[in-house]
Amino acid sequence: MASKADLVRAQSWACDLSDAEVERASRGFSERSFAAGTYICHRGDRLDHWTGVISGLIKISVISRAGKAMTFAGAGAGSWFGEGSVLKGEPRKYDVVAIRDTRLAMLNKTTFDWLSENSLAFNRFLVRHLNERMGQFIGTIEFDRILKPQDRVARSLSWFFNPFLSPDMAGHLEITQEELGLLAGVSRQIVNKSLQALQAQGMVEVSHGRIVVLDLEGLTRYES
DNA sequence: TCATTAAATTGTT
DNA sequence: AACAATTTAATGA
Repeated sequence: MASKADLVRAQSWACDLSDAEVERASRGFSERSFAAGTYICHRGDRLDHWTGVISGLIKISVISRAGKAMTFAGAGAGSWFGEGSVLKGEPRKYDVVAIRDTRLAMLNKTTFDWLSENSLAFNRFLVRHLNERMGQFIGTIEFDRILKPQDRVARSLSWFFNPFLSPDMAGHLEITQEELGLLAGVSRQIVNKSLQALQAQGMVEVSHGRIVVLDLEGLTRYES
């Protein structure tokens, strides 16, 4: 049976922490499970935890007043999010929904604050983490203005496999074409055609509810 | 374990 | 958006 300290040590932000820091982090560390389709938090909630995906898949989204669903980002195993709301002590600005059955790790605000005030290693991680995330969002601007639909599908897929932001992703993803469409901002039909094209080019392997990535580098810079 | 059915997802128009 | 085809999951013999 893995101890809580072992679970903490397995997280990407903990590998350079001292034993004392890991011990401190363990005390504010907990786990929760969510069934597919359930809300992890709603916009406006006060959720004072920094949150990481241990297994499964989540999306960060909103529903407009007109009822339109808008997905900003997806996150798979090893991905941590929500530091913005924790740092500022603000309510969540977005909904977080489990796409698949998901196990989450949570670090409470007290512990998060303690680490950011006392651990150099933790701060190094945070800076790198925020920088990597920023890079991804800069990419989405190019994405919106320049890229064609199938390029968007390819790059949306690649986001799940950023080795720094989602270090625990295996080489495959369990997601429906509809969900991928919401994330890429294209119709389900476009996703379907695009995946077939990407498969023909040997970059992915698609099966029912599952996509295997064969050429991550190619997807990341895909432009048809 | 196998057959039947319902539900989810994909493929096409 | 609608429809057909396919795959998976659940149920019960």
